[in-house]
Amino acid sequence: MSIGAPVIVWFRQDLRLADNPSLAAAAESGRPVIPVYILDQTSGVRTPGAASLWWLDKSLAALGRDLAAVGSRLILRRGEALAVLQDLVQATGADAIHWNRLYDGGSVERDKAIKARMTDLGVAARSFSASLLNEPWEVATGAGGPFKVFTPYWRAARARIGHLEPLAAPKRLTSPAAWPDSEPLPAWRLHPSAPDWSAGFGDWRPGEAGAWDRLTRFLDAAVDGYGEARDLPGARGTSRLSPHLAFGEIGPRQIWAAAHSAVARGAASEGQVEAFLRELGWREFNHHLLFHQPRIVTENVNRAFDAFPWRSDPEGLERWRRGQTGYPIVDAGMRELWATGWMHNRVRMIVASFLVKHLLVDWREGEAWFWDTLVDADLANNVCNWQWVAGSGADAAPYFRIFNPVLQAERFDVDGVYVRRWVPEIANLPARRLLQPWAADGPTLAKAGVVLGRTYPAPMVDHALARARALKAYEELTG
DNA sequence: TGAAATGTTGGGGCG
DNA sequence: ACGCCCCAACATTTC
Repeated sequence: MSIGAPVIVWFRQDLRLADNPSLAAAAESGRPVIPVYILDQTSGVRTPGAASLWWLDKSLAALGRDLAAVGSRLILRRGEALAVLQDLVQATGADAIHWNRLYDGGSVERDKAIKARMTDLGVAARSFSASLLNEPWEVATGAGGPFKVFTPYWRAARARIGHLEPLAAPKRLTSPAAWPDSEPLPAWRLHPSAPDWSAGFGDWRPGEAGAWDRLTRFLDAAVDGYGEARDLPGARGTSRLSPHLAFGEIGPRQIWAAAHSAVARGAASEGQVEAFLRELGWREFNHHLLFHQPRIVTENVNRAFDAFPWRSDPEGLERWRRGQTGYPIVDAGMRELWATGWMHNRVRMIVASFLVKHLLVDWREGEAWFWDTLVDADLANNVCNWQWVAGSGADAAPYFRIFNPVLQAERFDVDGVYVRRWVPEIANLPARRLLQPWAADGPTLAKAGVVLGRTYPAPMVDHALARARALKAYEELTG
């Protein structure tokens, strides 16, 4: 029998072999498969930040190895996606292109244009669902519109999810008669150099195998304490799956199925697993919002916030970025982010609240910094969570909900383990002063080797004053 | 998936 | 013994 024309499988944010419908469909066709990753330079599609590029470098290497293990390879190209794909079609004689869907406005527009152009060329472009439990258009309110509030969204979305059987990875892929050119991965220089600030990223293992390792360890050991431990940044109570999810090294259907089977075999209680899966629900909800409101990426959902009196404060912004605000829990979070490419979720809320409400800096500035420094940077999650904290989002926290960084630290970092880990210069302070060094008396500071304003900054704003200022700014907004 | 201000209650010290 | 006051402790409301 004829092996037929090759199928191009275009990998994007789905860097895995298992439960990958676009790849599975290509493999089942029995035709030659050409796996491709394009470092896309299409305008309107946001380019990954520096930390994401670090991850991408390792993840692509892993995907290349995993493809080699099933007799295939990964073709690497740079450029505008449409142009690259046309070139590949011409070079290989492929008559079909498969991909898994993305949901941000720029990608949707790009993919639509590519599908139209390919159809004109007689190439079948097929898109699949791989990254979400529900497609954003499948979940609708009684009135038929998109949801704007999480709780009713999740109730409706959850009810649609039955028993899931994730797809197995293909065992063998057919090679084309001739492979198209591929660029060497090192030539992309995704790993930072001069300086290489990624020394602290060693805890991560990008790639599909690393993702499964995280998931199974979490389900075997940590998930049963999830409800309580997930909010404690000093504990390892969260799954840390976020970067793996962001790159699609593992998909939500696989996590869903594995979590339910952990309940079934008695390894975890139903309630704890529900709390964990609810976080997947937030991810779904954010993608739902992004799809239905693509402008959410740059514009306030609540347009009243267009008139918000944000302060221009480059110096303050820089102190926040570097973890030099003088509030230990804020500084600990920002330093964890810089050092490891990741920050505990509870602390993300605290530092975001601090930037937006204590410093009155536009949420887009914080969003941009997170985008550049997080290995798990995901457009939907990043943008929606920042708008949620700022109060400008759809189902946002009310603006008057202002975190007190000291109270938050006392509640969630009781023993100060987290702060001591990331702000070592104050680690010798006693517990009752560690989270607010400015309240310590002279002898206590001296004994701990702390000189406020020299070895550790004095608080850059007073909490009570900043709170009053933020409430006043909000008052201006509502009239 | 807050915090602070304000209001209420009830136990106990004390004249 | 009794009432007054103080002030935790908790509840409610306000931002």
